[in-house]
Amino acid sequence: MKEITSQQQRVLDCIQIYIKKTGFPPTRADICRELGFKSPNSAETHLRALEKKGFISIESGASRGISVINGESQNDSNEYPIIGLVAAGSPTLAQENIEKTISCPESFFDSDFDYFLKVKGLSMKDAGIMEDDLIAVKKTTDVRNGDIVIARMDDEVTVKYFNRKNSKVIELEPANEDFENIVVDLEHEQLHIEGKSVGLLRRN
Amino acid sequence: MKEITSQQQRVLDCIQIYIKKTGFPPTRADICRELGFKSPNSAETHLRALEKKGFISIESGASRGISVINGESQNDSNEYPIIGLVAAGSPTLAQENIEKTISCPESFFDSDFDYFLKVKGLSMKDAGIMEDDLIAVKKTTDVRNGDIVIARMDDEVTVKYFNRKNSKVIELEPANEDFENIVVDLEHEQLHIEGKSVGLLRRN
DNA sequence: AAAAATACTGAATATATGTACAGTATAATA
DNA sequence: TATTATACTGTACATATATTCAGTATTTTT
Repeated sequence: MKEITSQQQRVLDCIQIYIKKTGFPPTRADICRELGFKSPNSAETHLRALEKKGFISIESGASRGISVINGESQNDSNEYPIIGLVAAGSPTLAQENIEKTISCPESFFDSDFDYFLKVKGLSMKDAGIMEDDLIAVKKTTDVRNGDIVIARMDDEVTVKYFNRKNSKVIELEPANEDFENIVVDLEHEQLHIEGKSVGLLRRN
Repeated sequence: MKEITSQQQRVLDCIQIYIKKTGFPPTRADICRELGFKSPNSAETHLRALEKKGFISIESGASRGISVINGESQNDSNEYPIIGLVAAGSPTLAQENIEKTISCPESFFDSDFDYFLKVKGLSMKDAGIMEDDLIAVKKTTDVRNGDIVIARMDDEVTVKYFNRKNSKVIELEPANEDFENIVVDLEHEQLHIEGKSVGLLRRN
């Protein structure tokens, strides 16, 4: 296996993190979005280079037909990505927000989980969630009132208490007096539940 | 999670096997090919049923945007004991104080550590340390002002901010208005530093 | 010094793919 | 009994996506 360049490594990391988070590989356009390229061909050429060097395989003609060839611990690796919570901008996967990954047992929290989310701000301070804490996020839309959820409205991602008022209205409640409740009318606004918190990790 | 029908189970199996084999999820047409359906809508309706029942999630508009909600299990690495913070008695490794153990990598926190301490009370609430949180404790007496320490006076163990006033006086400061500072005069009282916090773990 | 690899932008296009619509039929449920 | 869920076939179409072609520029290798 030939040497990998730093840019190619970024692309490879991007692919692996994308798969870990979404469950399926990225398109050329997805890679461009994550890494800031402006032409799909930028991703294409990197992919071909990575294929040539044996890091990935590409199924010709198939959409998202990228498969990472990993000799190490490819299947159930215990590596979980840390994803930065950005107040605005592209939803949570921007490459520059990804710190690194954490190796950790799958049964580490009571429920299994998918990735760590790095917290910005103090809107959940009274729930004991502080800046730079890592929330263990389980990807699910099955959330209940009182759950701490990771919610996305347009391109803004927030962590809040989930509270369904009725079939049309959901309230996202902070745990900090200085912040206001967010009321979402599902008939006029879109709310996407990315997942819920199943644990927290803080490293001093 | 509702009951799954046998046909839906076949589709779910098909998806998982396809991912395992190729590294990416199948299209509707792929599922039809695998299971012998003749219309992509056969796959579509099954997918929607599986989504509705919570077995998969589907990213709208994205090709191969299927993600199986689930998780296998396996783990390795070291065992760390969880020790209850008891009002009387020091947090020793005495068998009777050990509630259970957690498997976790050695380099999990920035510093290495020795055991988990289960928190009682809310005296450190404003530091984001809540009841039943697990503090990763490194056994050491080398602590500095501002460190969160595990301190023992007589038989009482507490978690507080460490603040040395001078050679004879140490203040133990809670992070909660409802609690008072503890001033320790080393000439008249004994203070034993059991260790310091190097991280925190919370399991919802 | 020439060739090849790397690292991109930008535009164009064939096709791969999700998804809606129109049907048919049977079993389960209220 | 009416309604809903399950389980399909078949057609159609907008768009998501891979992929090619034409460039530019820098670095590395031969």
